[in-house]
Amino acid sequence: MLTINQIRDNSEKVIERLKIKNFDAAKIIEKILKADQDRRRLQGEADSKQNEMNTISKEIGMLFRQGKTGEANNAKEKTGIIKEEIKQLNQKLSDSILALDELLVQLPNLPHETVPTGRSSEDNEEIRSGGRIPELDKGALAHWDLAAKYNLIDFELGNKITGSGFPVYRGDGAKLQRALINFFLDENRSAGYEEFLPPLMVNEDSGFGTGQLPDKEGQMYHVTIDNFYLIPTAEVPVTNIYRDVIVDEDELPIKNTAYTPCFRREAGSYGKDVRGLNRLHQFDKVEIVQVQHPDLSYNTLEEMVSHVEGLLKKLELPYRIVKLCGGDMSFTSALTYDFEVYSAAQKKWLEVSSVSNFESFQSSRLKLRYRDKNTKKPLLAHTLNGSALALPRVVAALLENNQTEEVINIPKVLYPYTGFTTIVSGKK
RNA sequence: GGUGAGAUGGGUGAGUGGCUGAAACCAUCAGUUUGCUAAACUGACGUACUGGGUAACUGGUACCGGGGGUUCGAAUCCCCCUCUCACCGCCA
Repeated sequence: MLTINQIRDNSEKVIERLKIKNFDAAKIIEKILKADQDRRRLQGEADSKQNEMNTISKEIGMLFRQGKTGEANNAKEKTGIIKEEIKQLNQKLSDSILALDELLVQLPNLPHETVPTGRSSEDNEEIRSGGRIPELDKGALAHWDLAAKYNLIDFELGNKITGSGFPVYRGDGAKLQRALINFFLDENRSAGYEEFLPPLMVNEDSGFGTGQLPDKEGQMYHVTIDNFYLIPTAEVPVTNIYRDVIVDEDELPIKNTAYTPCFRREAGSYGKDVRGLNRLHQFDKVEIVQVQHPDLSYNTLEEMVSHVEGLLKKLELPYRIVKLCGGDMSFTSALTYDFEVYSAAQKKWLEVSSVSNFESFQSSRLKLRYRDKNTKKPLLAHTLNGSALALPRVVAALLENNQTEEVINIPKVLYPYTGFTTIVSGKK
């Protein structure tokens, strides 16, 4: 969330910036500034009243120790009213803090100054593209047909065991999945990321820390009996490692990677978008997360972008990178690059990664700070993350783009991981 | 699931109603001494909110797992919750 200090000092600028996200903040900001004033006033009143009380209490203690019981008891008499006043002031104070927080969490992150204006994905700015879009024969199959033909993924079986959106990978399909996970993790490690294998369920505090709660509550599976949430992305557990942490400036940047399954309810999604692997309730993803000094976070963002681009190049997939416009960006992001691969049989661009700088938006919720080398003061760090990569759509594109009439070719870089170079039908 | 013991600052750990925001030790940082390293000595060393000051700094308030209560006054007493450890039960 934006901090009150950010808003207090630059309220006009905040309103101006949020217009790029098509968010009219003027009214909320006005309320925030008012609530902030209330809070500070009440804080001052409550504090000085409490001070008065503390002073009297100390005197009473002194009197008792000196044996002046009568005077002490006299002093006690006076405390009743003050006590009541403190109680009321504190109640007002906590109400006003609550009111302020409620307003603050409604404000989205400020978009970076390079974010293009726009309403929807139509207005995103293509940064660059790479790879070659293959020319497929007329009879080319979409990945769900290929999955059936080569016995790689069984959607029906997943339906039976759980429900739609929970596919069963089998045979070479399962192996390909494992190969990709290992390939991504190895590449990330080579780039200096530490590997984590975190819990797949998180508590409420973690959900709040990365911004999933309270807004996106309906998007997560909730295990009510223990009040845990199934993670929608490894970002949640991996970023929450640093909740309530102050790191030394020297430790930055912190680079972490993790493979996890991801669980998303995708409430409200339906239609042809969800066919095959395009949109699932459970899918595999390898995530990269960085914690960085504010001055360097945009360099880091570019570094992460080229790292992810490198993965797509190695997989020989046709891709494009787009910078999201204000209207298409997430609530929490300051700047986001989306990566899309071309799935040649569906003739569609599919999003396989989203790399974002959140600046201090997550840190302020997480209370993630670094200690400034010179001033020794704790300051909010910047967090960034991205997929490297999300598997299902990569698999969809790999299958579709590399199909021939008899086989599906595996990209060379995966040979050591799959142990096979082509997928042929009939094989178990 | 049952029983018992715990949860204190970066760490170990003292503290059972007021003089404790918190001893001591370790770690860390700065300085002194010292051919270098080490050792020794001296000093500094939590966070948040808030008032004053350009600032160094300084006044106030809160925080000893979380929440509530008793009391003029709570790390300390009471209640609830969470977590940790040990033993038992169950179990991959």
